[in-house]
Amino acid sequence: MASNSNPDPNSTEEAHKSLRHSLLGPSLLKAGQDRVNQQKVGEIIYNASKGSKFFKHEERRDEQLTKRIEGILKRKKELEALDLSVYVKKVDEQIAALEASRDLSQTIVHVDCDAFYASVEELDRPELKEVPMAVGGGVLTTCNYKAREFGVRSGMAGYIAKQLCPHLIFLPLNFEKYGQKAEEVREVLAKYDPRYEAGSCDEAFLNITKYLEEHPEMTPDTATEQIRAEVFAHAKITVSAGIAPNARLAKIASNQNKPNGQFRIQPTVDAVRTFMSTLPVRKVNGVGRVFERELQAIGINTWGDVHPLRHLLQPLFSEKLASFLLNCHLGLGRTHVHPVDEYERKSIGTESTFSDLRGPDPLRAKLRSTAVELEKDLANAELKGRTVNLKVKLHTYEVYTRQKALGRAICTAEELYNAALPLLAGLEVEFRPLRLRLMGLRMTQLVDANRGPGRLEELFKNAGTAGAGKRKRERDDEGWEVWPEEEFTQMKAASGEQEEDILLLSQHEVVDSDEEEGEETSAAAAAAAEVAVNSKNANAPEQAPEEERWPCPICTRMLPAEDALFNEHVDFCLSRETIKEAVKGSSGPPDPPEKVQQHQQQEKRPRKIYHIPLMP
DNA sequence: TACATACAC
DNA sequence: AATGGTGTATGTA
Repeated sequence: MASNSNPDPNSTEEAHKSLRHSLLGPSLLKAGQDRVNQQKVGEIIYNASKGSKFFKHEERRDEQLTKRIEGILKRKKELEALDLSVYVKKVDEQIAALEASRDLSQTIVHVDCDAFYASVEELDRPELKEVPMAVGGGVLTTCNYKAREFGVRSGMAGYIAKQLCPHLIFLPLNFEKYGQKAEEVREVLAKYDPRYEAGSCDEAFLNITKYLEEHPEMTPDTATEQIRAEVFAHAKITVSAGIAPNARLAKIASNQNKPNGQFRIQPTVDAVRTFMSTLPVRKVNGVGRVFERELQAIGINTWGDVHPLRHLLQPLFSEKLASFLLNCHLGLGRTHVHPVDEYERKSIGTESTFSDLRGPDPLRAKLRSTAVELEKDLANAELKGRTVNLKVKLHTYEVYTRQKALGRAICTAEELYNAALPLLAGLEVEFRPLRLRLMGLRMTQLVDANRGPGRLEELFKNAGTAGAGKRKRERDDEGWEVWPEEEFTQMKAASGEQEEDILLLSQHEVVDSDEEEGEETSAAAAAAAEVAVNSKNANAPEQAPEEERWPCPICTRMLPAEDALFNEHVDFCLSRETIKEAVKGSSGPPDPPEKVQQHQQQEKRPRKIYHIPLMP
């Protein structure tokens, strides 16, 4: 680009400083990445990413965050001009109350497997211990410590890892294997605390207070050493552990001497507060890349830095956030642990990434296969849901969600598809042409599948017995960690289903006058045809009509080709439960609204003529 | 309730 | 050329 508006490349580089840091990834401080040349790694990642859609998206986000931070700084400046003694007094009272509630009586241990998947793979192939190795494909799930020396990290794109470490060995995921191994680890943990709390497959909290009482010859340190030794003897993998008077500190401590080490934070106010005073904010669970930057901007780098600014937290952040910051500063955290199956699940969903998907039929095929997946998961969990949530990621990486509360709980693929299709159709109207790299469906407002239909169940929800939606995690442990199948198989499956769906849709042939945007128009048409099966008046002549009219993508009614009217009608169709009516086979869509509502949405939407042929 | 964002793992 | 899936919490309107 000769006409670069920015003649000095260094100023761009300067502006990208925070972006570079962000690109280093979420597991920067938490992966035990000391003695890696982060400068150099950052350079490689930056250059390897530059120009990609992903990079551009990150760039936009970084700019947005920069703006937000400017706002925070401005508010901070305004605040500092005021008399803040009231705030100081109030927050000091709050701190005193928190301090009074401090409980140092419990001994909590956090056990964390070292590079878990990679370690399990090394058991089968010990020669891999000597070389850099990663598990996962397009994005790395984890990698061994040899690989970490190169700056390779979990969550990193595979091709970037390869640039950092050309000899990196990639292994595919093998969930059954990891699941078995996790079970072996847990067998040991249960002996020390039968009510241990398994966070995910490779970590758990234990409360060993009782165990220590029953074994007075042991100290927290020796007990933990014994746990780790026993895990190694039994499962042949190494774990790290943190010992502390609460879960938050234990979690941080377990990272302190990784791998294969342990660390204790003594249960005294002094020890705890001293430990926190120099601890980087990012080390605490809940502080990620974004919050770290915000805190750093106002001068909080370590938890000790909170104190001089304590009176600004409340006015600068939300109540909850301010309280969170104070709790961290003081080194407070929960002192109880319990099995996870005592939690109530709040949502269940599935999503998948694919390469640039567009066009009505492929998008519908994907929606259908997603619905089928969700149906399986719902059946397994014995759940139904009363709200559907459609998530899409555009090819630009922008994420949008659209949700709809249904009158009743649903669980079949058919119901899910029908409920979500209008949401998809709405997005197609909003973003024409709709090009996706991800689609997901999620159900919320869960109810027990075995518990009577829909809403009535709510009346009994608190009336006794095991609460609805309270599920044991039996085979859920298989679902274990995180990174499921490769996109590869995904795409294959999708194209298979696609054929099916195209067949299904082929009855509504779509004729379009414009080759370039044929897909979008047919998208809307297909949505319309599919939803409003029984709709009358849905058909237009096969030639372009003289008076331009567009069909509503929801109810298929032909409407005057005028943006305001058209949009208003679409909004109406989307907002009311017209879809349900149409599908149920009522005589037709309701009339458009008489009232004119103001909508800021979509005046940018282009105009297209749809020709919807007669139904067979 | 609807939607977005941040986060963990 | 190329950057994941599942679930939670929270803020805002």
